[in-house]
Amino acid sequence: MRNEIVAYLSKYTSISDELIDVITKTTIINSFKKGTLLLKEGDIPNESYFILKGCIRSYIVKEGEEKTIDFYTEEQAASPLNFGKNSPSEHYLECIEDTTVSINTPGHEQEMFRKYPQFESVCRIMSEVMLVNYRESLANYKTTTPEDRYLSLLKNRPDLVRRVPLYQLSSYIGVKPESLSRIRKRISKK
Amino acid sequence: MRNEIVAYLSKYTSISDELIDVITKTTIINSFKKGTLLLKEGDIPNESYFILKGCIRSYIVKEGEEKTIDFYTEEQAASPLNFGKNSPSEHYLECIEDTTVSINTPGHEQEMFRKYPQFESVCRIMSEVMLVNYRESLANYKTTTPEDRYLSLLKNRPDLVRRVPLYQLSSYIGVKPESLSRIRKRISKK
DNA sequence: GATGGTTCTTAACCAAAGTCAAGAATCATC
DNA sequence: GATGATTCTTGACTTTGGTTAAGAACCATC
Repeated sequence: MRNEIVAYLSKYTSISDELIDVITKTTIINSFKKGTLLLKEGDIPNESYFILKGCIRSYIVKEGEEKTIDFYTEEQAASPLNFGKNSPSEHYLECIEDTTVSINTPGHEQEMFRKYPQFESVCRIMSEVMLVNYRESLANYKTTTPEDRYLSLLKNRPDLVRRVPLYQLSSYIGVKPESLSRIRKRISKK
Repeated sequence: MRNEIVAYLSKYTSISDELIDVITKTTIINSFKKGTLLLKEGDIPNESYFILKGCIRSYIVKEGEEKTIDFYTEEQAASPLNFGKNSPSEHYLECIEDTTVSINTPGHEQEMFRKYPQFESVCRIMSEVMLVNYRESLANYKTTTPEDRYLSLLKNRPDLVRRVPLYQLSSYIGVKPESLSRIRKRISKK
């Protein structure tokens, strides 16, 4: 189980045996039931999660409605936006399936940076990769229609379409549930 | 001029005098005329830019239309999405005003990481800050209407609304120029 | 201040998403 | 397999944005 984290980090840069050893030994693994809220609006976040199994949804509540920001699945990091910032969260993190994660805290991270400079390098690279991913997501979202986005979900994350209820998917692609229903109908006619 | 970069980096973490000195001495400053394309679709990007003065627009061309992804102004970094990746760019970087920037290359960055470990720490922190900013932008874009976005532009970046032509602004907030025109009209009636 | 070019606004019409409301399908649980 | 709750679909109507096309406003330059 723990080796999955090392495998994930190794994708981006080579890691010394010593660091692999430390990461393996200090990693905290935890499992949560479907429906568990790992973070609520107003909470001060002090944990970030690396998903080993399951699915976490990030959403905000605006005008009484849940708006899904993102879904995180196996091999992805679900980190509160203001992780380590000591300010209250504006969003929620919910396990939408039974989920197993490794947990990271700001304190643990700082200690690792201090003791193992290579860990800082690993995190810089990861952070840069994630930065590019988010910039691409934003560019992509801005240049597509809801229908485009649903079709690309079907293509690139078909598991999500099966795993996630429509009302959560619809806000993820930027429409109301009724509209996603109509988009589905339109597509099936083509 | 060069001190602005050090001042910018110092906002996020304290920097040793030695590193300040090196950054100041090795920084390449360059100025470009309004209209200059710093990066074109298909180019292999090998420079990233930190804006000292002016404005750079990032856009892609899709179905014959320019879609503005982002505007970068003073104190912001305009970095190609695949900077240092050796793959062709999908987007353009255009100076939409006379612009002065400091230029960074992958080679220079690698050398700095090697020689000055603290530089890696500085870059990790900056990268994390930018990551949070992009995640917030994406979350924000997903949960607002074009009208919301125009109002928030007026509030948060009024300079842009003055500096940038409507057809570039409109694709930035996700509509056609005609629609932004209508949005303006709607707003003025309220 | 006339000329031409770019940028912006307006109008008429069409397509897509929002709203409201009803009802069908699905699922869990007893 | 009946019950109730949740989730999904459909329909009628409204609002908003896209499309096409025309012309107004603004600018630069001669």
